[in-house]
Amino acid sequence: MSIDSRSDRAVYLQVADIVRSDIVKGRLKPGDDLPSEAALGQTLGVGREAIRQALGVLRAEGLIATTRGFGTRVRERAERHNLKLKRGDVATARMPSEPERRTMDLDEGVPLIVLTHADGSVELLDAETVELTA
Amino acid sequence: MSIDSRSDRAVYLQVADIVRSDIVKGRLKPGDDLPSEAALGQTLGVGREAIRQALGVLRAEGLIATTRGFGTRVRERAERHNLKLKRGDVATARMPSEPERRTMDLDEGVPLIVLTHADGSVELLDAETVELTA
DNA sequence: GTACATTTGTGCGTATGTATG
DNA sequence: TCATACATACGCACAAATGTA
Repeated sequence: MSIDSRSDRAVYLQVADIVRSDIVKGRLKPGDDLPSEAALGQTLGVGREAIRQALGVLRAEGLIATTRGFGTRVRERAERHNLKLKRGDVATARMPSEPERRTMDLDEGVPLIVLTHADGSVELLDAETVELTA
Repeated sequence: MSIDSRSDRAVYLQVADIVRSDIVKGRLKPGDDLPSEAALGQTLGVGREAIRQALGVLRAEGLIATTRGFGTRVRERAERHNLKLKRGDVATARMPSEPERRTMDLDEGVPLIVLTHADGSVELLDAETVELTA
């Protein structure tokens, strides 16, 4: 797999495709460190900007998480717990605002479950840790 | 509201806060066009990079959508339809991959609802257009 | 259809700041 | 203390898409 700078698909999306494939196919496993941005750029022969944009795409997909000064690693999947909807409960999903994300200590690319109860009260849940059933 | 480049909060996050506030408070309404990146940069006295990162944050939150060659506008909320979970259905939420997002023609910042039926079949739904009940 | 101005997308270079180990 | 690595921010240039004259 390599980069074609004359392709219709932008270079950074090709980079994202390659790394995503590595994750989905299991060549990179949850908890694994990715190479540094500089190393990735060297390996693939593209600039840092393209690498950073590619990693941004994968962060937004919830596949990786980056720690400043440390590096980027494949995100581990939290265990889900079951949540049984009660009568009158309504559940929707949306992305958190950036301040919400910080407050709830969520990684990028993780949606919220918004649970509105019959009495009008609202709960915000990390979508990655819950599954809903009737 | 203006930008303090010596603040702890990054310039682009301050820009995002300002524009988000304009949207949440209704100064910018669904369907409204935002000023161009250049105009925003002029108005706020910051470079294009900070503007583009700020808009990237708001896109990831599902608040705005950008069309190349045209501009950026406040997203309109689609109407939700109710989906009643059947016995054996399990619903989770996650972000689409970039190829999924293109295939399903979703804006950035819109999660997927993953509906797994009792027989093992899986449905992917635009999270913005559904609400789940028991 | 053509041409044009506007606007965003992409990519690179440079510099400095900050968190981690 | 120090090297490494990512974050932020500015600048520039050109490509590509849009809407309009």
